[in-house]
Amino acid sequence: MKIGELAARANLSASAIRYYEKLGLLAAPQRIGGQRRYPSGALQRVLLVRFATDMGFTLSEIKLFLNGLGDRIPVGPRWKKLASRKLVEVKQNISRSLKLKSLLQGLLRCHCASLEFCVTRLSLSSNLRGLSRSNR
Amino acid sequence: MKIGELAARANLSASAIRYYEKLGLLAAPQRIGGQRRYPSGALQRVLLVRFATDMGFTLSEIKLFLNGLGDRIPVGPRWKKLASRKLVEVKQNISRSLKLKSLLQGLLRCHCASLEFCVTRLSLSSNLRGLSRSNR
DNA sequence: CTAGAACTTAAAGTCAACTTTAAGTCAAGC
DNA sequence: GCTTGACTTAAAGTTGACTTTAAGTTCTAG
Repeated sequence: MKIGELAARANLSASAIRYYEKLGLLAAPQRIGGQRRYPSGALQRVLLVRFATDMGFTLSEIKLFLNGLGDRIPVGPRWKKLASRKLVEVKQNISRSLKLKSLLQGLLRCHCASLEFCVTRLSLSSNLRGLSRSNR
Repeated sequence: MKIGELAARANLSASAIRYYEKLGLLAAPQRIGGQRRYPSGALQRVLLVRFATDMGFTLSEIKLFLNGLGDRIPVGPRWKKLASRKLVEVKQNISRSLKLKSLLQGLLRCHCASLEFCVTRLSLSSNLRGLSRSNR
């Protein structure tokens, strides 16, 4: 499989595949005439990476549990640890977004002419506690 | 009020304040000996900008409804249009995050040794439809 | 009067996950 | 054999919201 086909099957670009290789997320494959030729297993690997990024893991986190060779902790526990940390992040994101949703709905129901007025009328500043931009 | 005090009161950095000024979100204040002196109203303005960014608006969106001078549409409707569009985004983010949450919980309950196995066992790929990285 | 904290500028750097560019090499079909 | 599309590289660009840097100026306390 050449890089274009792998990219098409994984639904991303060839340059993204090369990027994954450079980051060490994907093994450098055999070359024929300088061009990369992938075994079929490479697709699974790429899809796994895509899956993990969709789950909200960063590429460096993914690299950690894909090939943490010098690491003592086995892959299972290490993965679970990362996943439960990520779960906390996702939960925080959910409660933050729910708060934002009701704030936005309140603003949309409001008939104020100016936003400043709205913000004070709905006492939004108090609702904004803990709504830092840290997890955006 | 000098820039350091304004920054402290708004809980951001002096350089961020200068940045807002450069973007046109904050009026250039009077200067004394080359240094910025802010009227008390400037704090409210900065807080409004912070509020809006916390609501998920980008700084250029905020600039749009703060001083869209050449614009025909009055501020009220323009703001509501932006807000309802943002509400859609927030709702999408919520449903996406809820999906991620249950997926992560499923993975954590799973006793698979390898992640690849997990992913296929839980038929996660089908659960991932519509879970693109577009709105992260 | 002087030390040092706080201010000034423009320009460059940061983060993540890629994409784009430029200039070139290779493969496949006719 | 020639064209064309797919491939190769390294380096720079993208996005958003700032931060950092460097080199200089001003304010303030003692």
